[in-house]
Amino acid sequence: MALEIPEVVIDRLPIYVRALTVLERQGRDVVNSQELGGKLGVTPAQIRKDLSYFGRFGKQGRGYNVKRLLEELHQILGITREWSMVLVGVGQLGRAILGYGGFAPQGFRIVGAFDVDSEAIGERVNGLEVKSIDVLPEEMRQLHAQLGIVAVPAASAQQVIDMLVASGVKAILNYAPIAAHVPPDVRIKDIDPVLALQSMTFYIKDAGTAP
Amino acid sequence: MALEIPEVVIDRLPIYVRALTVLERQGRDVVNSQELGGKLGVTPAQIRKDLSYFGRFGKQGRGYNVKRLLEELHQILGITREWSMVLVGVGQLGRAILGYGGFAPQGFRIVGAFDVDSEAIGERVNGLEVKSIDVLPEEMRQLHAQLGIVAVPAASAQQVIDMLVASGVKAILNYAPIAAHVPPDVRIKDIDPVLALQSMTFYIKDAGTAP
DNA sequence: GCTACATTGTGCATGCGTGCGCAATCCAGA
DNA sequence: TCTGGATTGCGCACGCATGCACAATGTAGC
Repeated sequence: MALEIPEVVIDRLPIYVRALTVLERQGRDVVNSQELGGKLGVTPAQIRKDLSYFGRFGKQGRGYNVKRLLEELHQILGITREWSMVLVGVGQLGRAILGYGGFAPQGFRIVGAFDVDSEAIGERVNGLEVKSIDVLPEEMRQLHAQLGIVAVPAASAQQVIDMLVASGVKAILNYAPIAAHVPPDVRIKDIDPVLALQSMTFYIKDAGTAP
Repeated sequence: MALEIPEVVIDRLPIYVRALTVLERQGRDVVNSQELGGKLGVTPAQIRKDLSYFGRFGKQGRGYNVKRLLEELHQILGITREWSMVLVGVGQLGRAILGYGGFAPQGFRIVGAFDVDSEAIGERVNGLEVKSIDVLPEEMRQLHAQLGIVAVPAASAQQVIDMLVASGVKAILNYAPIAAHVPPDVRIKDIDPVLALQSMTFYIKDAGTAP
């Protein structure tokens, strides 16, 4: 009954989590939608509406209990548990991803790393042995990773994504600069800083020329 | 007169550019909205509507001239010229950004790197000398960078962003996990893989448990 | 040069997300 | 226990993005 929740709403929940985590760490017990909205650049009404899709977590006249709301959002997003991820592509970008310290504290763990390059295969990066892409399917049976990270060149990205999907991965974080095709039951999100830059230059392209 | 163009439209233009660039490299002369849409997961009508905000670039009965449309989009987005960027934060992430080969081919050049850490200051990374954040304002007068990249810890990100804005930067690519505040004439885009992961787990959190 | 066909450009309707406004409700203090 | 003040939850209306459908128009082939 509750699965007509707009995707934009789901995309906002993690930023609520992020802000609430800071508040919790600061020892704050309660926060209202106005203050939270101010921090995030979101209207208070938006926040209340978003949360109302999932239940009634606030108290009139007071606001939201930080700890309680945080727990609810963790539950909703499915981030109470740990998630296992496999990385494909251990080039410069892939190594940076393996070294990135931001995943683990949020419960996302990279449990496998794969590449085609025979130079990289066998190497240990961040305590993880890089394996051949050829053994991905069989390795996946042991690893049970639900998430995949793609950090290969554009030319081979779709092929790699197909392999991940065939191996049972249900969500993909794609760093390759392509618009990939996946089955409807598989989620994919793209990370492409160049696209972000190119859309921003539109707005600033004729600033600074005139005095 | 034409500045009521929805931001979503602007955000789509770079992916059109990306797809058209591939087609051009393949030697394709003409493409129609249906084929382009198929590649990108966008409806043909959407593409035609988006482009119609800026002019009439197609030919009925034929489609769009790849080279011509690509040039038009470059013009529209302001990516005919080179853009200079400064990076703040030369930690693990910052070094990866400096080493990333995807910016230069698209005309985005990092011309300055700054940090607070005295260990990093003076070091050369990718042919660029890391300077103290303290000299950012004066260095900026020489560099004339219009774009800033923020790769510092969350705790100092807002402060760094304020400095960049004060130094004349008009657009910021923010890798720090915060919702930053900037003046209305400054653009900012966030890159946060954790947010992407957390929104995807919502959809897959109870898949795979049932047989 | 004419005809048949394909594809664009766009007015219009649909649907969806956003934000307003208020009633419901909870807390704090006396 | 009662009253004043504050904030949530939500119905509703507005506005905007999306996609349809068709007229306009260009192309290719004969």
